[in-house]
Amino acid sequence: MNVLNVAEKPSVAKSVSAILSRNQGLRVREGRSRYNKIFEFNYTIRGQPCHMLFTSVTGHLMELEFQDRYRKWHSCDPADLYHAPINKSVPEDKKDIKRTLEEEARRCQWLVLWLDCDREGENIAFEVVDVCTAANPHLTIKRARFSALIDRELHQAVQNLVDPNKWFADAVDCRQEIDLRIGASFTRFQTMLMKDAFIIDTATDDRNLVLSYGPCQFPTLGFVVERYWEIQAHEPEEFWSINCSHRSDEGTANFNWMRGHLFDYTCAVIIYEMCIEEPTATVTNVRQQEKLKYPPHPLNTIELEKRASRYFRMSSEHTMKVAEELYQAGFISYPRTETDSFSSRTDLHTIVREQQGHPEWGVYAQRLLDPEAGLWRHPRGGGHDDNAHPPIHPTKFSPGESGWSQDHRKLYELVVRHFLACVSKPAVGAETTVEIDIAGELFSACGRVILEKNYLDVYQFESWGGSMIPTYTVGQQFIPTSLTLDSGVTRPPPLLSEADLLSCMDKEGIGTDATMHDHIKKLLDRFYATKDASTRFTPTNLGEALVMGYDDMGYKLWKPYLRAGMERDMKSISEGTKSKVEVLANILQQMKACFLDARLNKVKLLEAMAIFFERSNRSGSDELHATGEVVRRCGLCQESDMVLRKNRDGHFMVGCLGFPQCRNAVWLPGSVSEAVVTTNICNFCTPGPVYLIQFKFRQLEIPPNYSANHLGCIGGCDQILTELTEICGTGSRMQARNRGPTAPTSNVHNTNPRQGVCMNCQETGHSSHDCPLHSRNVRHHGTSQHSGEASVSCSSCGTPCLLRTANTANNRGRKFYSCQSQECNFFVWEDSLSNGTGGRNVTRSNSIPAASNPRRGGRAPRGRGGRNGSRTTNMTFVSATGEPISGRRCFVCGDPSHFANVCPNRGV
DNA sequence: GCAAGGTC
Repeated sequence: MNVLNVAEKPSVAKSVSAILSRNQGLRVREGRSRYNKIFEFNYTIRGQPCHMLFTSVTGHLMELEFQDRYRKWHSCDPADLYHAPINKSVPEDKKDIKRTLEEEARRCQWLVLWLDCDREGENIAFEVVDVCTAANPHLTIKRARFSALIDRELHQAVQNLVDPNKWFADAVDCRQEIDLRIGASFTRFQTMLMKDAFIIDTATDDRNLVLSYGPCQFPTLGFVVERYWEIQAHEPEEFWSINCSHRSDEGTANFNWMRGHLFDYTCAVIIYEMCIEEPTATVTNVRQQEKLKYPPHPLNTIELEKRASRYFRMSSEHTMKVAEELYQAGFISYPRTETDSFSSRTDLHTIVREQQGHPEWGVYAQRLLDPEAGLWRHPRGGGHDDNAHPPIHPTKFSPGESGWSQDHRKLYELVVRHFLACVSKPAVGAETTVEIDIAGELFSACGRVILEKNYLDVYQFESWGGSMIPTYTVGQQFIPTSLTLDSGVTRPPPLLSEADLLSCMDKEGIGTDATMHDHIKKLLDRFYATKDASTRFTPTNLGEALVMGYDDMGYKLWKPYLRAGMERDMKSISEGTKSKVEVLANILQQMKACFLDARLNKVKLLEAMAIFFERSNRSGSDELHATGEVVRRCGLCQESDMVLRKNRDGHFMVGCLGFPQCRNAVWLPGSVSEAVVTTNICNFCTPGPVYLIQFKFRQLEIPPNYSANHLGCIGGCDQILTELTEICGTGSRMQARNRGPTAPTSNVHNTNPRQGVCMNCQETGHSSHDCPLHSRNVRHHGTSQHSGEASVSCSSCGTPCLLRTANTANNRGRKFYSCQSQECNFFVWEDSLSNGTGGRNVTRSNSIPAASNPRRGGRAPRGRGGRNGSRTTNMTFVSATGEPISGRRCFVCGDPSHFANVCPNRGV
């Protein structure tokens, strides 16, 4: 009997053939496809002697496509793509594999499928069945189920052949069809909508620009944009903490306040003054513990990508390319695996033994194998298993090949060191924690001594810092060397790094381990996001506008929910609890409704895009370009007229006809229901003539003391119009962004210097920080705001600082600079720059000479240890500039006659 | 010119 065996990839065909034939009588011949060889050997299945022909495909053999009539973008309405007929067929570049299968199938009686044992593998199995049975309808179809390419497993699989699982294959058919229909319809719709309407200045040729939508790429973009918005919405808040250090002969211990930090300055100051009053520290607890730092789990694809990004700043896409090449050359195992635990049958020692000769880690490998060294430990698994591939590990020793690039070397080194680390004992450290009490406040310091480095000796990508602190005993008392009240401001989270992005995708089930890097690369290719040198992602204007547009519609198409829901349905199909037909009909119906609704609301997308991009003249139907009644000559460009217009959403504005070259515009109150230009001319505004406008306001939207009818002037003289603009707001787009749970709540967003006009109200003639609407919002929201351009550079990292205004109880209106860098905490009060007391970690501590303290003698002892009435201290209190501070004053009001805790102004 | 999933 002739048996045709088909694997998912050439490497599996080769391995299985070698194992089943035990390399006895194994022959190889070429197939029609260059990569997919045919192996031949004899084998006995359940007593029946068989001649085995073993070949392979390369992943999916077929592709899903719309029928020809629907392929051209303008051939149909994109909404038709939800029901347009589709074909599954073998594409041109797979035709030679198809021919091999057909030819071999004709000679065989049985077809045994050796595809990977996951849903995609099962689907590929049915593609192979379709091709083979078309050539030979009499074939008996069987499936081999195996979970690893190991002797026993494979012999068992071939002796216990089963039927292929149609449910698994159905789930994939369903996913493919949904992805195609949704992706094609939304991509065509949004590309055709935007490309002609705006001047989208990306690096690519305009004609090649595609604004793609996909159920994986869009949620990936969503993660990037969401984090970006979170950063923009962040409002820095000051906090205060008390820190204590103690220097002795043995060294210095830095004690942290166990309260962490307080946001209330007065409260922090009062506690601080209590500590200054009775500064003697008493050691209350000394704890010693052994701590272990464990090596990482065995390496799977996502971890490989994350670690290569973190350690070498290699992109996930490049990592997979290099890993694939190392795999093809036989140096590492299959790089696309979810598995992060080794099977108990894997011979780990042999893999280590091969590495003994390496000049850098060979000695470590020898130590691992030496039972006396006691370094070996069976690796801990991370609980993931794809039942097809082992964790990524070295398969062949190499001291470095001549053809390798630096990246090949680095990645091979990572795989080897990671493997050696996995089978090593954890690092051991001894940690000492000392707690002290100063005037009832608790502080703690921690020191660590590393006792055994173990796996850290070989895994140099990780470190475990050691720090020494002096020896303390419970009950011991000392006077701190310094006791300071330090300030800081809260910082926004950093932009997402590539490793963060992979984690988000992994957690939400976006993409598979083999495709995640593709989706990330797609964001860059489509100009939706950029990546900086430290692998952090920022959305581009295009990326942000698209997400903003769909968000404004109320659709969460950029969130992972859609994919997660689909994934649940696919699971139900593969378990047989739902049918493919049922799920397809349901999802496609929902998505078509969503598509049609999105198209009805396309104005939201256009508005979001208009925030970032200039309108293009190619778009003739845009009512923003419709000519309105002339109000006056434009004072800015002095070339065009300014005309009265009504926006799509019903708001009125007076804009320059020279748009987009001239962006001069006056936005009118949102409460205007009608506006007509009259022939009356303003007597005050110049250059004239400025025609007056007859306004009608919606009565319910204006205060009762204003009239609903008003003959007004937009030239600047009209107080009533100004007031109503302040009260009601305008139809300006940027105003509309400050709402909703995902929209930034801060006007920080509005200081985005992307345009030449005020980002707050879109008017020209001022910038956002002196925008009249802006100051109104400051008062209204009571939040800290960006309030100026950078004029100070950070003394820590050199990045320009932003000047901001604090709005906390004690520092309302006070200006401070904070570093723009995500990594830096630099903060300084503006006024301290002139009086020389500033700097981050401003030392607000004062010395307490007894003579200068008018209240000292009058206070009763507080009964805690360490206080004896006389205060000779070796504490030093200095300003940040290093000058000794003398004298005392209340921190709340500055009065030298009392302390803050009894200040009459406390709490004001 | 469109998706996402396999793979060389």
